[in-house]
Amino acid sequence: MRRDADEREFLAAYDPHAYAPVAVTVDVVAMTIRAREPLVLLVRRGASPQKGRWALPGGFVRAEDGPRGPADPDLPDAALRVLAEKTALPTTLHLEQLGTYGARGRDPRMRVFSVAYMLLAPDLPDPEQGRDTAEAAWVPWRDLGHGGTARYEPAFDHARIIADAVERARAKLEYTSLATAFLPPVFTITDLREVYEAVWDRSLHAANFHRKILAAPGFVRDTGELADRGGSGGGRRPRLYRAGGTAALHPPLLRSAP
Amino acid sequence: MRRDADEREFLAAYDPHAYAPVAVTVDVVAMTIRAREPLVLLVRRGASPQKGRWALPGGFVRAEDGPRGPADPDLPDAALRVLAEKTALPTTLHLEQLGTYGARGRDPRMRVFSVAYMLLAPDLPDPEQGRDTAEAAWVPWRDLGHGGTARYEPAFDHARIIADAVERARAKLEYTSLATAFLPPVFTITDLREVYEAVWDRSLHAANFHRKILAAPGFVRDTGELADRGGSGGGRRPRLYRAGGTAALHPPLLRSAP
DNA sequence: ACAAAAGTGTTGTATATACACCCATGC
DNA sequence: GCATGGGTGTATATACAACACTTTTGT
Repeated sequence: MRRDADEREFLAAYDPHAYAPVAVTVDVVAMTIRAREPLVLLVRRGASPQKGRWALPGGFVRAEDGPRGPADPDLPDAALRVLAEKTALPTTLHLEQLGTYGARGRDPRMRVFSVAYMLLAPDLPDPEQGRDTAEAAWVPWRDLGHGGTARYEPAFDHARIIADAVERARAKLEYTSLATAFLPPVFTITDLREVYEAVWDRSLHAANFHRKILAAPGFVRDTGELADRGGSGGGRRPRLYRAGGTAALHPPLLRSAP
Repeated sequence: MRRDADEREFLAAYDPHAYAPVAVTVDVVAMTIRAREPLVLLVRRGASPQKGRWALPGGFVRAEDGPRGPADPDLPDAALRVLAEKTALPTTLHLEQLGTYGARGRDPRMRVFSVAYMLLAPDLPDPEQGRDTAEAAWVPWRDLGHGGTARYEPAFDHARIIADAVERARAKLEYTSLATAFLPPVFTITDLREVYEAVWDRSLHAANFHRKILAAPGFVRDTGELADRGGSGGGRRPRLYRAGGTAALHPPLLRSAP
C-alpha cells in the first residue's frame, strides 16, 4: 500500500472536497502603550459561539478572489486587512508572526487553524474610528486572565495567544531593538526607557540605561535636535533620536538584573 | 452593509464549501548532528509538481477522523506523524513551531498553508528504517541553497523555511539551553561545545566554554560519573552531565565574540 | 615517555552598577 | 530660588578572553 503524502496531495488537487474542510484565520494581537500602560486590542464577539466575550480581532484568510474581495496575497496582508476593519492603522508599525494554533476542538464548529500575528505600534487611536462598528477596546495587559479580578476573559484560546505575545515582546526587548516599534518616529531616551519599564513592569536606572542605549551600535540615531520643552515640572530639554535600523542588539539588555 | 467576521464564521459553519477550499500541511525541518556536521532531513518528491526535487518531509494535517486514520489532535501531533513516516523517531526530541507560510502561489494547485516545525534530535538513524519507501537523505546544511554547487535545491519555498530554521537554531543556542537537544541524555562538556561549534561553524575556546557552562545555573547537572574512557589518542576521562532543565540562559552565550 | 584531552589558576581588559554630580528648564 | 528631569564622571565590582599550567588517560 503506497499512499504517501505526494499521492494525497495529487488527489486533493483534483477533488479538494475529498478532505474534511478546514478553515484558516488570522488573529492579531495589536499592542500599544498609552500613559505607560501596555494595552492590547480586543473586540466583543457579536455572534455565537462565545457571543459577548472579548476576543482578538481576526477573520478568515481570503484564499482566492471572490465576491467579498480580492484574495490576500500573503498572511501579513490578511492580518493588516482584518485589523483595519477594527481600528485605524498607524503609518509605522511592526508586524510579526507569533504562531499557529490548531488544536482540535478549539472552535466548536469546525477545524480552525489560526495564524496569530503580533502588531506593535505607537499609541493608536481609539477603535471607534475603525470601519467596523463592533465594540472594541484597548485593554491593559494586567486586566487579562491571570486570576484575580479578570474583567476581560478572552474567548476560545485567546488568553493563551495573548500570553504568548506578551512573553515574546518581553523577550525580544532584551536582544532586539523592537522597543522603538512602540514609539513615534522621533523620541527621547526617556521615552524608550519608559517602554522598557512598561513592558517589563519594573523600573530601570535612568542614567545607566541612557549610556547603554547609546553604546549599542545602531540602536538609535541622534537627530541633532532637542525637544521643544522639558518635563511639565521643569527640566532640561532632551535630545531627540530616531530608530537606528538595527535588529539585533549587541550586547543585549538583560531584564534579570537585581 | 454589516458583514463582519462573526457573520462569516457563522455562515461557514453551515456551508463549509461556500469558501474556496484551502489546505493545511505540516513540514518538518528535522535537524541532527553527525560527526560534527549539522544535517537536515530531505525527501525526494515522487509526484508532480516539482517531481524529483528534494523537499521537507510533510503532509496534510488530518482535520477529522477518516478512512486514512484518526484526526491529529494538535499540530505537533501532525508533525510527529508525518516525520514518523520517513524515519524512526528518537526517544528524546525537541519540537518547536517555526512559522506558517501561506503566500498565494507557493503551491501551484491550491492555496496551501504550511505550518513548519523544527525538530532537534541526537544523531538519528538513516531514513531507510522508516515506514515509507520514498528516497530520503540527511543533507548537510552547507550543501543547501546559498549559491555555489547546490547539489540539493529544495522544492517550493523550502529553502527559505530551512534557512529560517537554521537561523532560529543558531540564535536560540545563544540564550537558551537548546543545544542539549542535539545530544543524548548523558554527555560531556566537550560534546556540548562541539554542538555549538557545529551549529555556529566556528571554534570556541574549550577552557572558557567549560567554565561558562558550569557557571550558567541549571544548564547542566553533574551525574557524578566519568566517561568509560578518554579520547582515542589518550586523555583524561571527562565528567558526564545531563541537561539541567533550564530554558533560558543567564547570562547568554554570545556568538559575536572575536 | 609522550601525546592528547580534561579541567583549573591567573591576569589584564572590558563592562556593568551605583552613586555623585553638573546642566538646563519650568514655575 | 528651587524642584524637576536630562545627561556625565567615576569608583567599585563583576565578567570575560587569553594563556599557562596541572591532571589523567591511551598508545
